[in-house]
Amino acid sequence: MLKPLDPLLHSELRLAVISILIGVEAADFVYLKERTGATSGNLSVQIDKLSKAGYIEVEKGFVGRKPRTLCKITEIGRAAFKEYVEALKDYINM
Amino acid sequence: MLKPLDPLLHSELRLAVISILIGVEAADFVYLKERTGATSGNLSVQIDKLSKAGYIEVEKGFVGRKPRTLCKITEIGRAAFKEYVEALKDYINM
DNA sequence: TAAACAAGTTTATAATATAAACCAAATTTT
DNA sequence: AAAATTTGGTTTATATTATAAACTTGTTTA
Repeated sequence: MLKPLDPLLHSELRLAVISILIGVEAADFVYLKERTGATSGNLSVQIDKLSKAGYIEVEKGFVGRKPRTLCKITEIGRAAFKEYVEALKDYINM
Repeated sequence: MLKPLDPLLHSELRLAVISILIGVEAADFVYLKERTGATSGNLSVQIDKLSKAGYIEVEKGFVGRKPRTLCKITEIGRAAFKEYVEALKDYINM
């Protein structure tokens, strides 16, 4: 039978965020917002969920005087993403 | 930027149903229920949504004395699935 | 110094998924 | 043959989720 899909990753915006973070060392809030086209509110909420699940690490600081929220994928996040993709393949016949 | 994912297909159960229907001529309610592990209520609702969107065709009839709900993917459904998979690939880096 | 902007967060709302409760007909059990 | 159970679903209620709108705090800019 088909494996269940990790509900944390089976969400358009969260999946987009993880997908971007997989490919880079780190990315900040502004960059993620631009790349995903999400609203700030939505992005903020989803980043929080990923962070609380331990899928990403969030570091809030300043660059000059501007606040900056830097996101980085964790090993846990990487593993979860890999598993999600594997499970998903059975759904999309790959 | 990432393409939006068809919300009708970006749902675990509906995706599972379509995924199964892609591979067969037709499948009935009981078979889909068994293959997906879904509850009757959930499956009923999701079949309805796919049907109303024109992604599948549903034929309710009897086989002998037992009711049978037969589902079949449509061309529209096939196309939507294909597009969904293409869009999804950008999310899972394929 | 007031208005506009940047970078977020919090809260409210609308949509969604899901299961629980229900129903009618057929079958099985006692 | 009446009662209980099963089959094949549908309808309704609930809990979760995604999302946007409203708000906050500090910073430029006019």
